[in-house]
Amino acid sequence: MTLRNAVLGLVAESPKTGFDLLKDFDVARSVLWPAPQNEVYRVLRQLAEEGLIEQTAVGARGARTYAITGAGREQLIAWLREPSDYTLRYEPMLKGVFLGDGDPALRRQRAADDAAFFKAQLAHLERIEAERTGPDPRRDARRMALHFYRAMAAWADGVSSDA
Amino acid sequence: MTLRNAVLGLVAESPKTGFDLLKDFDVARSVLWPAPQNEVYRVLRQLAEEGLIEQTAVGARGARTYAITGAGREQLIAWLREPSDYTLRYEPMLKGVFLGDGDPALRRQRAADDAAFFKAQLAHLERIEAERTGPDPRRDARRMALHFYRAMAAWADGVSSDA
DNA sequence: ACGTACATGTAAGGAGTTACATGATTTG
DNA sequence: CAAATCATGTAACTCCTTACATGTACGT
Repeated sequence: MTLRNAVLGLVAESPKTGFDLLKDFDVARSVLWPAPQNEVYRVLRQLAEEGLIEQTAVGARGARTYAITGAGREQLIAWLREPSDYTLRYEPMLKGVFLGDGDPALRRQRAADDAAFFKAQLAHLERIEAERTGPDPRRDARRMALHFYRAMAAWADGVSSDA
Repeated sequence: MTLRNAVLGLVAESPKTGFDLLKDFDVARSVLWPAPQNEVYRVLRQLAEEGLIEQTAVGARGARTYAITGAGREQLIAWLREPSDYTLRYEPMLKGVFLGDGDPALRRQRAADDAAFFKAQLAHLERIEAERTGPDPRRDARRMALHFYRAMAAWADGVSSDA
């Protein structure tokens, strides 16, 4: 139930519509994964039903703006307070498990593709970091992503330049 | 559908029963996440139905051993060949997105917990790495995990020792 | 014979994916 | 007024999660 918490957290930052959230969930611009449009609206309805967020306005084109409630903020903090689920499911890593057996050319190809992706992400994040000014509540997450992609790039380069 | 590929890959390494696979999916011992018992057997039935694996023996206690077929190996290689899904969903990183806003003490507490976990994982993987001898088909994946946890630990330490 | 490890199954519900569908406003 | 963008919805399906249930073999 991690999309649920993501939505709750994003609404806590400032009141938002489902459509606003969909932009936040665009990978290219942030650390978040792309959430299915569908799910975002379902989760909003669910959170509203549970009283964790509430609809504060209906704008043009039927846009429903939701804001977090007191109960919602409590629940968000409770989630932040509890130990994280450290389960990692990452396809490039899973492929790594099996690439050791097979064709070395395939293994190098995969590592090369991975390296290209990781470096592009790194460049993207570094550009954002450089362009930013003023206070930045997302700093931790972006730093974490920077560490992550830097490590992945180093790994991929290691595989490439290996017998 | 990544559990599916994980099972296919593991069966490709050597013929296995569902019970064998469950041990492979134990997090502590590898890079893989813990798969629900339930799902493993469902996926096995599904793969068998599609002809990607086949039942080669029935042992004691009704243990069904499955081996990969030609079609299965083709599909596995096809999957390894195609570009990975780089979508990352990692709870500690998601929390990082929201911890910037709130209570600094909570932020540091979270980073401290994270650091402890990451370092324990690192120590575990390093011990495995040190104890290993002979050829190692899982080397890439373990190296990747080492890079990953090292980066995460460095990030968490950074948060801790920060204004 | 008793407990433990082996080995699989079923059921119910929640979450995610993909595709399609609909209507309202703004912009040119 | 046509096209693009805004804004949400429905449906069908697959996958994942949690809990419970069942039976077989092995060691002592």
